[in-house]
Amino acid sequence: MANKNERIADVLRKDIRAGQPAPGEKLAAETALAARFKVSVQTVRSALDMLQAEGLIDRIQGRGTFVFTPRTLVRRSNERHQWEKDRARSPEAERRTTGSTEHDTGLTVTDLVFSAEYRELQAPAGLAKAFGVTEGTRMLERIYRTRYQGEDEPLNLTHSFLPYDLVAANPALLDESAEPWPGGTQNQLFTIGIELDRIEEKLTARPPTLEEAEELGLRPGVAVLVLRKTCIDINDRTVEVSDVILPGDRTEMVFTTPLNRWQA
Amino acid sequence: MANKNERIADVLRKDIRAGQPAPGEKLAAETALAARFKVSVQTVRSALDMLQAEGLIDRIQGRGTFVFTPRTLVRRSNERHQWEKDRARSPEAERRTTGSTEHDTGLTVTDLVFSAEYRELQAPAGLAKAFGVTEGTRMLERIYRTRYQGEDEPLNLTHSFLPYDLVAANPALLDESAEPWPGGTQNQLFTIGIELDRIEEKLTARPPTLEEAEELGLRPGVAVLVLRKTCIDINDRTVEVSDVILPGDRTEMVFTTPLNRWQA
DNA sequence: GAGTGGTCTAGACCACTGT
DNA sequence: CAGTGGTCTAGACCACTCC
Repeated sequence: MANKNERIADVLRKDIRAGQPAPGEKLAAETALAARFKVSVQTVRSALDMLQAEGLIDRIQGRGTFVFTPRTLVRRSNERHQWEKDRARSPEAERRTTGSTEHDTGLTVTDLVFSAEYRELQAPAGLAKAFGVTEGTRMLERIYRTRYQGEDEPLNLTHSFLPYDLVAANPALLDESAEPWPGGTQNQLFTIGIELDRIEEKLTARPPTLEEAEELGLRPGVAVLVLRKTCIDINDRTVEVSDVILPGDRTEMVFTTPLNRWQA
Repeated sequence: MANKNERIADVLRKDIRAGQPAPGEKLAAETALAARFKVSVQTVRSALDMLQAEGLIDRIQGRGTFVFTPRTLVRRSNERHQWEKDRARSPEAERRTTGSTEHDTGLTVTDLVFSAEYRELQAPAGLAKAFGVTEGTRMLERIYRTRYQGEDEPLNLTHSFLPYDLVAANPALLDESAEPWPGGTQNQLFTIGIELDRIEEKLTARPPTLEEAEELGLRPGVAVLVLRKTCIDINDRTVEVSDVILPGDRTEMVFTTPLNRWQA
């Protein structure tokens, strides 16, 4: 026989899955549930803790407990890379109209707010390995945040790394006030004579750290997608590495893999 | 001034990040921590709840609380698709030697245990839409589990769907005892004259449901990657849809996007 | 049997939201 | 001010692990 908290969680979980209450609606108060199930409030809270960890409910102090409403997903497709490459050599007027995030999401430039912050950095072990350089090599770190106009929390958090000596060939690339750079990173690389051959993306999922939860405004029970993007140029050299944190409840990554035709 | 549970969580979090205790090592007992911080055991437990939700610690009843040890990641690359396509027309002896999961992970066939279960199904709304067929269309559902030899829990959980009338052209494809099928799904499709043009994969992250956590043996504080794979044939027809659940703490998805060369 | 995490109670008080 | 979720206490008892 299961514990009381688990049994209560089971009952509430089944109710919620049956649409009772519906997404967005309020559950009974903790004290009311305690009376209904004839247990202490702490036991009810322990049951609600489980549902919250599963991402089924939202608890808001002073207002109540609500059934989680699925968020509309922001799509991010790997077709953005070829699209960005094709545009990297376009005239500036055209590059200025749309960025790759807008291309993905179908939004316009004014819907999204963008911020950039540049720093210098000595490559730590992990990064040095990714670039194939020695530890302590001078790097440029660029921190990007993108958010919806009108919302508080960003919908992604990006740390991009480039070898300092590589980008220093064009001093404009060291200036954060030049962001958002029309045409994005691939145009920036183009200005220093670099053409990309391929982009490799590694993805995992995990719960957010405390800092990420705060910065992205994630409620307990939301996971993050962790993306490490590696840009490799036509000489097989790693020229950029980005670490991107995306909220799992509002992001959908799309990867299309084209296949070669069978030979008859 | 923050609450006691948050302050305790902060102290422990900093200690853990500084390697004190190191991954795999045991934390002090809850009663000991309560004495050290001069609070009740419940308050300590509330602090540990936070660390557990962040995936920092493992709590094992009767043994103690341990700093989470990162698991070795199982890699899954999108290069598997082209690889599987190339092999789909190979002789059976060759197809039998390795599957695409083994290709990805570098393991041999004997390292992994595979199970399959077939069912018939009327297409619900979401699935019907993915295939572009009417709701209620007869589908074949195939449920796959792959796990390490010697481990209890599977490392993935796959629900694959095919239009029943399509696969019925080869009755062998309706027989679950023919699994694992040498050459995989792309060879199965080949037997009924289907060639794939591309594979589209959609990815999100979320905490596991109760059922997923049980089946995959996930500790609290582990997220899952949710993958929907859609196979599209050379006539632009959706021929297979798979939903794959992967444990976030042991899976790394790798996607390589090749870029076309700039024209001079 | 000693040690450790997990459940449960009953009640006090705090912090926030809405009227 | 009433209602609701969040923190905290002190103590009882249970379940599991390891010696």
